[in-house]
Amino acid sequence: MMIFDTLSGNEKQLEISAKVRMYICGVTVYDESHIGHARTIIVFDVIQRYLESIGTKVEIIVNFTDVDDKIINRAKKENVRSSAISSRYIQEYYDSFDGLNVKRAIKYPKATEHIQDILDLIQSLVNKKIAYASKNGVYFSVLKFPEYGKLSRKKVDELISGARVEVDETKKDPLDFALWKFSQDDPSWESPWGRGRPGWHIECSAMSLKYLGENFEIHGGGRDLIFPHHENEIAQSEAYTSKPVAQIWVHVGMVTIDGEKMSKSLGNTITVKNLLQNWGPNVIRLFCIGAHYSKPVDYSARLLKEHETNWNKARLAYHKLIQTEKEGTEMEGVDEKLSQLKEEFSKALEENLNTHMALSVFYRLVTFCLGNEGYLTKLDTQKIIPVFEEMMNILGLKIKKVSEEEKAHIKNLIKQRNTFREQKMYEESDAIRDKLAAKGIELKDEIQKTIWLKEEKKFKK
RNA sequence: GGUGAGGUGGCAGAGCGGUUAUGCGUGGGCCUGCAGAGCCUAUACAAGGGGGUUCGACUCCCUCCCUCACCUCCA
Repeated sequence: MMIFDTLSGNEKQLEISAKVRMYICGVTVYDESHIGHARTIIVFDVIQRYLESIGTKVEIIVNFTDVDDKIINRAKKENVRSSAISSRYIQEYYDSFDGLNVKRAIKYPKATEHIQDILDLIQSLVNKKIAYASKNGVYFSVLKFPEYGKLSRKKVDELISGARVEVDETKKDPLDFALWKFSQDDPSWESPWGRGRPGWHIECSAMSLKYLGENFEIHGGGRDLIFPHHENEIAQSEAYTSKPVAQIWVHVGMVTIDGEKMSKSLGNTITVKNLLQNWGPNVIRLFCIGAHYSKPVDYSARLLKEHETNWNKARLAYHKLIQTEKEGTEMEGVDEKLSQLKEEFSKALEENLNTHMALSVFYRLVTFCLGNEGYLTKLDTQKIIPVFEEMMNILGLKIKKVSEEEKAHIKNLIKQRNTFREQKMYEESDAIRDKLAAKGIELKDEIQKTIWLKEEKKFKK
């Protein structure tokens, strides 16, 4: 699979040995997750699902940054401990992303649970004289790492002259960033240099090294993390190991709203929780993979609506497939069609995760099913359904299963209802329709038959 | 100012040096107890402006204009 690597600026072949290890920078848990976070996580979820579909083992680590000024400020405001804030939003995170049908990572390490690993790493950098203790904390000496700026393509002298860097007399160089900040407040820990808490970037270096080792396959996150977060992470980790952190650095484009970046600091966020209630997981996922991951996507209700229209069509096609009872021989050309679509689907994902292209292939399958509905026999649908399900699975789309027992029950009620309809006993027939609707089964009458659809379950909390 | 990405039809959004993207929307038809959906069919000067390379460019090169992101916390 080819993936664009931010560090080299080229697409690179993902070298798959025994497994693919991915470290994704998750969220700082001081507020609810929004659609921007969702996009990033879902992009990597699709990478995982695709790789697994071709038999590759994938290990994903997603971290929680649970020590941060914003968490502390929020805790002060609410007059609770910092851990109360972070655990609340960690739970929210799980609820949101489970709701989005995102596969769980093998581990969600928290900064606060890796203080010793962080201190060990800092100690080693201090020993190497790459880091130094000062009045306010322990700092990474950027000038000691000559490759600093290689990820974000920034020149050290330009960064300095940019003058945006804070003036801090206690640092040797304005660009130096904190590995450890001295503080007595909650939360804080003892360290050889003084009580305090870790700086922002060091936890990712410590935890990725701990769980994935040196030079793992993919390191990812949102585009906005390129600088300074990932740049600093590279500096810390590589100064320590002298090896590249990862083979491929993948960065996901921003979600914008009215053309402007959505971010917590701008206050224009749309939370996952809110979207799940209004649109359900599949539509949100379609939004997240509807454009190429490297580009920004502009959020709008109109766009969501469009994805919902498409998704409803896919759902209908799927329900029709599983309700096909037509006997007879196979329709001509089905095998060819399926193998062609399968191939195009994989090819799209192989080429830098072109999910939009993959999606268009999926919709072609949908259109094929709906357009040939009258011709497809049960034998055909038995071949189509696995392909349909495989594509949905890779994209993380999901249609609720209905038990055989329930199917038989529905079928029976439909039969009863159609008898009433034949006799023009519409009150009785409508009553059956209402009864099923109350159970989340929607009926659609067609010329020869009646199709049922399982309603999308929206997120309830 | 620096760095990076990008400007495609009413909208969303891909690929590709010469052939229909795909979808939404829109028009017409079919179907229809109601409801909903679907099917068929039609529909898009498409390429930010200006040069150039080429037999031929949306696709390559140059230039200008514009947008966005990052350069401070941010997925």
